[in-house]
Amino acid sequence: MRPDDQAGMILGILRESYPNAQTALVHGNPFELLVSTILSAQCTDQRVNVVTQELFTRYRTPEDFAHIPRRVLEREIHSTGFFRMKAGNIIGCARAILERYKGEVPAKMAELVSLPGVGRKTANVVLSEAFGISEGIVVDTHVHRVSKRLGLAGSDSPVRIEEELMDRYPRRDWREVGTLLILHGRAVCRARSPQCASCSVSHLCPSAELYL
DNA sequence: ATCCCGAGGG
DNA sequence: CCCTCTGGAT
Repeated sequence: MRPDDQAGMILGILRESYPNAQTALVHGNPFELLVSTILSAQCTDQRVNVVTQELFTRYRTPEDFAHIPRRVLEREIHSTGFFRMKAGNIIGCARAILERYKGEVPAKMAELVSLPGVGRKTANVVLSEAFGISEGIVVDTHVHRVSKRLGLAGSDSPVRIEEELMDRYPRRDWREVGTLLILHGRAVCRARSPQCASCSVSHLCPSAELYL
């Protein structure tokens, strides 16, 4: 296919820049991905992976996590920040999944966002990466920043940005759009000093600081 | 709008 | 020092 629109061309180029784009959060099952995604709030995925590499050797299932004393889990995830809230939410998720969903992570948006500490962003990560379900597009701090810079979205609220992206891309690309914009935001279109000179889509970017 | 919270980079 | 990192609840 030869996309002739701005959004399509950007996706096509990013697709070549980042082959096999998928979440950088290391996980072995849907529940591990849920835990990793909760831990990833305001924290680098690299640090999350360091913490979970150790954590998941001791606990892997909702049953395991539901019985961890809060103080113990707080200590294990301390370096990811927001550790009290995250520990409470992770244990709360584990117990809710045990009691309400027979120990299986639910594969529905409404049920996922009913879990403590799980919003639309986290739910979209789990739905798309663990279950292959594209109900929406992941809008995190990277997607927020990059889509605005590229002119793919003009809003400030995550929900509206998600709607704008969903309107621009076919559903089959939703998962890829999220992961590609995250990867590009982390590697090139950084918050502090964007690397416009080495950006593969700078020629399509209204915000690019062109100097070459 | 504010709070939760640590770690790394510039 | 200040800013940022795959947010969510109040």
